[in-house]
Amino acid sequence: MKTKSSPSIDLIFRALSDRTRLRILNLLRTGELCVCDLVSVLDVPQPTASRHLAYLRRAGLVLARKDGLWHYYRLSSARTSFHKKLLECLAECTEVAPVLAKDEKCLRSTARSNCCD
Amino acid sequence: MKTKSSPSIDLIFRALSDRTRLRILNLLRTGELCVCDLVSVLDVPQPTASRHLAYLRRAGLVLARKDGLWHYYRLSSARTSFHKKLLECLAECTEVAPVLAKDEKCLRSTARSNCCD
DNA sequence: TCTTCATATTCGCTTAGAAGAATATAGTAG
DNA sequence: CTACTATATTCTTCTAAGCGAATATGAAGA
Repeated sequence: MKTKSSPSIDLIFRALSDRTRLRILNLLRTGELCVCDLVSVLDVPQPTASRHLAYLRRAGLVLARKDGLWHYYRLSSARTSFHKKLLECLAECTEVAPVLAKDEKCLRSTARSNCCD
Repeated sequence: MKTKSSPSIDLIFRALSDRTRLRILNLLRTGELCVCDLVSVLDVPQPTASRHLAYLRRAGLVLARKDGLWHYYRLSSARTSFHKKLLECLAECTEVAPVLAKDEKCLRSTARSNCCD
């Protein structure tokens, strides 16, 4: 069991400094998703998605919930105003990273029907 | 001369993912500072400060102005709402990184009198 | 020109972390 | 128990980038 000390701010920003993780966080803004949804939309190998999700968990940015075989991830809710601002910032990322809007579109259209749920 | 293509969002977040760079950005929130001010407050070797400043320049987060022997750095003004939110986020960092408040205090008290200006 | 001062860059070393491949775990069904 | 499915972890490279030390650049003054 890990002690739940709050992650350093460096770690949090580093979590956002990877394209794939940024895409994951952006997708999770729309709500809870399971790993296979993410794999499908991001079009990355499953272990890659899992590794990045683990990173995001360590940074305290996402929470996981198991339901049988599926693991659902969601954004963890902001307890500090820093965290709140960070989420607002994430919401603006689409403006500068077109791939994010594309992901959202992809999620709405295909992903949910190709996979679980 | 470098072409001024807007830096990737990854690069921007990575710029914030280093403790020293975060401290620099936070100090620059108070206004323009020269490198020696930063070196003094951060208590890091001068080349270290310069390297991080170069990184921040590449990420488009700071601008430099030369005045004789001194190079003054300031936060670049936000043109996108993403950038604006990012700066708001930076302003909240003190909440989760106590060292930042300490730096500000140090800047106000000693730095400006020990160095140039 | 020679020196000094503020700053920037380069070099060598070391480490974090990203990716693919393979494997492990855990839940479910038969 | 066995087999299958969803997810996680481990292993092995490989690259980005941090640091200290040394050096380079560029402006100002003697």
